Amino acid sequence: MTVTLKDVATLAGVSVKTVSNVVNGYAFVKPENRRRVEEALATTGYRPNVGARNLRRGRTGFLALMVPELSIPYFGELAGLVITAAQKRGWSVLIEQTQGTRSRERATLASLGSHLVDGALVHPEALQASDFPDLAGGIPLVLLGEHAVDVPIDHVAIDNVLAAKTAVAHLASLGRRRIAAIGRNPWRGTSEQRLAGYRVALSEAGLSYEDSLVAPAEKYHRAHGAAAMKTLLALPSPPDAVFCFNDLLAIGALRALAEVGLRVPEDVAIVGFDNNEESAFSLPALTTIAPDKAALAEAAIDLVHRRVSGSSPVAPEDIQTPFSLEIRESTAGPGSWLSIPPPPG
Amino acid sequence: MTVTLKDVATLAGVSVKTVSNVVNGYAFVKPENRRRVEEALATTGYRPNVGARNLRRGRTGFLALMVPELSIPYFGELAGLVITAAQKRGWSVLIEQTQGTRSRERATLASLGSHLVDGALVHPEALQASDFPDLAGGIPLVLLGEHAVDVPIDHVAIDNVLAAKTAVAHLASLGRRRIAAIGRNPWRGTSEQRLAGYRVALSEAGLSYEDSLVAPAEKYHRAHGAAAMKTLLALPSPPDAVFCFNDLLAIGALRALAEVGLRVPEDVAIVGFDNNEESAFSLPALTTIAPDKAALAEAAIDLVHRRVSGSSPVAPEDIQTPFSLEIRESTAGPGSWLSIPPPPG
DNA sequence: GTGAAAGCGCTAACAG
DNA sequence: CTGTTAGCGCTTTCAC
Repeated sequence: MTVTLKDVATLAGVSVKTVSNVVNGYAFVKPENRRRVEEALATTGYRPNVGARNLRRGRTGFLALMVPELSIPYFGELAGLVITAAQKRGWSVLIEQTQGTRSRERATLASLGSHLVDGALVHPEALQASDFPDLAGGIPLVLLGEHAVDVPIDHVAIDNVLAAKTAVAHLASLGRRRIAAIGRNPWRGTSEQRLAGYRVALSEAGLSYEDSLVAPAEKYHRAHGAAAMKTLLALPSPPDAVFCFNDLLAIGALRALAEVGLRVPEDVAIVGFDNNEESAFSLPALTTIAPDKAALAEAAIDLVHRRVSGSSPVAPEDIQTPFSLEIRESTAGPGSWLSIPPPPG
Repeated sequence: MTVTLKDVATLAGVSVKTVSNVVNGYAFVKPENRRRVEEALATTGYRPNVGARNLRRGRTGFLALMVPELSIPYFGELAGLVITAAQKRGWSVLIEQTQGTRSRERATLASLGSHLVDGALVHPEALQASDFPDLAGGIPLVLLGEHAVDVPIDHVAIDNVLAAKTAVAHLASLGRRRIAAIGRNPWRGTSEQRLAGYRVALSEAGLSYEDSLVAPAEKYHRAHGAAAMKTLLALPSPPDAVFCFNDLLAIGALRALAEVGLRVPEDVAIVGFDNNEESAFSLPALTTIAPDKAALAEAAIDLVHRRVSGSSPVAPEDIQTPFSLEIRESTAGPGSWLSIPPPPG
């Protein structure tokens, strides 16, 4: 049924070592033997058993990627890039979804210790610092995105405070005076950081911070953005601009505004965060903070790779990847409505 | 460094067999021994080596999922569901991206033979029938979605012809007479099937088929939908309704329409296909064919599971999972603009 | 009930 | 250059 190295060796009339050499591309094999082995390989249809190989080599060839949910555009896009980056290093990626709950995040982290992955990229949502100590069985971990916890583990993300500040400064530069925010959530590290950036930009623009202008969001989904926008609109003095902590919230806000007949950006300008692919096509197209997701994926893979192959225990690294402000119709006015992204390829 | 069964056995003063029995929950172990083993397990922090276990057991515990791109919402959503369904059966999922190219699809299929997965869910885009013969090394395969090829392999999908017919019939029932389509593409099985359903609905509504009303789309992305919509609008007699072969194309069409100042659905009604999460929030919200993706994922996992554990070679199955027509603003008129999906949870 | 030993398929010394 | 041999960590007959 399943053909092994030994079978091939017997058929070719050589030892397993020789077959192994051929299979692994070892240079010095007598041409005559090589020919016979290759023939046997072909006729038997031999396929190496990667599991056995890895057991022997002490590595698994797998990497885990822990994210809340693949159906969230940001994570779908990120996962795709991680898989591509990992592939270049010979890794296959195993994806674990946690729904952003602490218990599932803990469970996932614990399961990582079972020697089935060489390392893991972890995008926590609710994990606490106390959850980390050797929970992952000592395999190399890289933390992705902003996190509330402070643990000595490799980490890669964009500068969230600066990014949020950039977004809000853009709104202020447009002459907006009542700039709201959507996405306050004490459980999320990102929320704290983006809120901090928001406040900095406000004060630099000479605007005062007003607590009622910061709407909470339990989750960062479209529906929550719409609901939050509605509460903002019900304020005695509603905002003329809103910084949403991610694009999904912004898309929801766009919809809530359309439903009450307010125009974007004329009445209310909107800025998002993440630059999901869909945000370039919303009506109006969304101005947003665009993290370089590919750079983030590459940096993370590079980091695990160094940990896995590196012997010297160096201090945890904290890498910041670039971002940019993508200005589109939701803050730029109707003039740009003529610009449609050209079909790629 | 890494603690093995043997280490635990030594510490507990028993044999590896006994430890193995405890670890695997074998019932008949002398209480005294069980206690000592559990203690040793705890103090050493033993984690089973899943790879070794699987090598011995002859299974890997992994499943592969082959899709074009995770950044495409449909596949992100589907992958999330597949991972969840696979987990219930004790499988971890390995995701392979092919970008929809035949060469990468072939390569992925070939790599499946390396004994690292117990089975695979394959969503082909460009694969030919000739690519299949034992390319996957004889592991159980389940084909996902519609495919042009006719191979004797398990298959699960919705009834594409019927779904397309349903969508177009809905448009016709609204009184639309010039119903166009976007997404013609001879390389895609889905395209052929949806086109067939489109034609059936047209003739049943007493409308004649017109070749110029079927716009091609090289890829099914938003930008291609926008471009196709523009060519349709340039027709001497433009359409008053469009059936888009997926939601992404429809979102693009919505944008192209907005740019020239046409109203949806008053001037042109739009129907999509896939029911991406974003489609419930577009402006206007998109009427679309909603496949039951969770049912699809469950059915596929169930099928591989039966193949993997089943010994009797039964004939390939062809399972059809349910779908529905989700009627929203893009065909329902502005009346429903007040209905916003409530925040989940 | 539990120990000893074989071996899953492969790679890596180590001889020759 | 190539054969022999010893495991990687685990499960599993087969005795005791």
